[in-house]
Amino acid sequence: MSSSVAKIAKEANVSPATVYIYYKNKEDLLVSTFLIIKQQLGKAMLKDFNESKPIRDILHTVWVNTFDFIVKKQELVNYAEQFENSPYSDLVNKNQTDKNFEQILKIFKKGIEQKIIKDVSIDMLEAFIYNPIIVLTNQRKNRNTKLDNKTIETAFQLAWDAIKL
Amino acid sequence: MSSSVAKIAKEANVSPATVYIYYKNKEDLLVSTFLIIKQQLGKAMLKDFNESKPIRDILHTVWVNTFDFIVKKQELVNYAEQFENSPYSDLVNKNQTDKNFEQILKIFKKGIEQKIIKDVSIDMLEAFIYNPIIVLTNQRKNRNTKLDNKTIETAFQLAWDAIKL
Amino acid sequence: MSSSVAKIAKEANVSPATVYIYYKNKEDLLVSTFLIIKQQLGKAMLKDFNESKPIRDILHTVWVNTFDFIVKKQELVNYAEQFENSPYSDLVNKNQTDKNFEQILKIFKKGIEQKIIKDVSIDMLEAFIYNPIIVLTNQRKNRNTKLDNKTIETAFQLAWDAIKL
Amino acid sequence: MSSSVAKIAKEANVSPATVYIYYKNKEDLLVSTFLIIKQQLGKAMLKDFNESKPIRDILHTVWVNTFDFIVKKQELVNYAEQFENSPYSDLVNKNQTDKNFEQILKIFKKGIEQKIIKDVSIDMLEAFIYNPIIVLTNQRKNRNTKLDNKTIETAFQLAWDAIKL
DNA sequence: GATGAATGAGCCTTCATTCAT
DNA sequence: GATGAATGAAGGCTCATTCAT
Repeated sequence: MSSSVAKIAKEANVSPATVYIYYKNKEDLLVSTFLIIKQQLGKAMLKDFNESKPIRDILHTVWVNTFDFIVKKQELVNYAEQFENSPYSDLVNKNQTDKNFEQILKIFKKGIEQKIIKDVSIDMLEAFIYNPIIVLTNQRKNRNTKLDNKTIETAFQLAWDAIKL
Repeated sequence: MSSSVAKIAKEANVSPATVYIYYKNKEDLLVSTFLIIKQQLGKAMLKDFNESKPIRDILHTVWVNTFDFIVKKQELVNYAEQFENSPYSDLVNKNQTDKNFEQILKIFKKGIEQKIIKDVSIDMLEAFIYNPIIVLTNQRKNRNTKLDNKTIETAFQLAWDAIKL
Repeated sequence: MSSSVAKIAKEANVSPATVYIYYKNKEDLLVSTFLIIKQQLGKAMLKDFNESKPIRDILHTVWVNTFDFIVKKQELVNYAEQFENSPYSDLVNKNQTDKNFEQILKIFKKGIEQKIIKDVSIDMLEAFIYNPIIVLTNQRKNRNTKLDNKTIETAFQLAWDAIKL
Repeated sequence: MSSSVAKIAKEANVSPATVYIYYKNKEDLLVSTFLIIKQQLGKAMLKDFNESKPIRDILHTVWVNTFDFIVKKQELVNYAEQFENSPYSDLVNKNQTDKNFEQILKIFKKGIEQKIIKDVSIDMLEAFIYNPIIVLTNQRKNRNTKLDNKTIETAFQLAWDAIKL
């Protein structure tokens, strides 16, 4: 976002002009990269996905997968977060990214139907499930809490307590 | 962040050069502004603060105050959020802003001692208390959930369920 | 047109950035300059203008004035001609420049009414009166014919023979 | 001139690199193209050329041929004109193009000898014979006068009146 | 204090040209 | 011959910052 095309190109060991062979302009570069990261995240979250398990277990697996992805691919996630907080994010149709998380949405809806999860909007569930992960893994916002397994489990406990009926 | 000094100066009806009489450079201007907003937020959160009330009630009051401030001063909060997600935020010592929220921190600690709140790090409590507010009020991240009183109360219920023992 | 803003700025002994204080963009710079030149030309052509003289004499005076201006201000005229042959000229409303030559147009119309000048379109009159001057003074198109007084008088003779009835 | 090599290559359905097999560089490409157009024009002007006819008739035929060519091959003529008004034209030796019009030059000289045409320089004759055609057919300089047969005949009348003795 | 004017540095982008295949 | 991929150089433009007044 704030990085210049020249810097991005340098990091990739190519000339700035080369970037414009593969992307129409800076906007295109940033958006395309963001979409790919979101896709990767969606895929990673669904690792060991087993719809037949109890909802709490499914969400727990997704939770752990998400932490895993974010820790291993911190740079990508940092980028995605910055992108979402920049004006460029207006260029992305939310549907484009939502489709990567459809299956997880379904679980939420099922949980609500079965009176396991509170009957609140998806946005709100996200605010208490997905977003705390982002915050806890964000090096700018969290400088003290170490991300060991125990912490991750504790965090899941809070998240689950928040949304469970 | 992305706004130019010229535009900022114009909005204040002064010459760009004048800005440099009051601030050392753009960085200084941005940081100072951020600190002031954080201070205002801290003050607003403490409206009707009454340490003698039950912890849940105190946090509820803080919660409502926070929503109130964010809705009424959206521009300021937008700025603060953008700032925190920009490289400029590295220039701010976290202690500088934390002092605006000391009293609230104390409540958390008291709640933990009294076994009312889960014994987790402050960062984690923040991730489930403060951050959901930010997300729900963020127009980019939340486009569907309306912020009426009922929603705010529901959200508090989730937050409280997350952190309470 | 083909000259870069940097080169233009250098010729004026200023930084390229300075240009943008006075002109909105390159387009604005080029168009504004062109309009000023056209205005100067229009004014120069009307020197010693005396509507009461015979039409041939009036046009002769205009003719000489025009040659004079073009020879003395060759650079400006070169610029104007290049401008008119560039895509930038589409940005200029023809009415904007025509008003500089209104009085001369009137003479043409009067000449036609009085059956002194052939009854043809203004465009065609221009093609035989104004344009030959441009061609003869253009260093690229005319390398052999010297522009002494005798030549100028001869050229006027041809021009007049072309348009007179 | 302002078109990029990439675009020119695309229009010819070849790779930009291929252009450099046939032409040394862009300059070479532009100049070569210009010379070919001038050659075509020269050839077209001489259609039905019959040296034994009266001079006025010969020039009339040339005149009509020229209009014909310009109208039918507007794109080529536009290109040639743009080229002649660009710095690239300095790279063309005038003799290179003049040879395409030698026979017409001869007619002029003969007309002068026979005291049918005014004894003025070839440049000046061109300024009143060839150039008005260019101006009248130029869409930027002439927006009102329609180029029907009658107009073309009228224009020839002016041109002939200009140069005839 | 305040500011109008000026600018060096940097940004996004295009383009003529090269070269390995 | 032909080309896809790559790039150095340059172009138009913006901006944080300075400084004489």
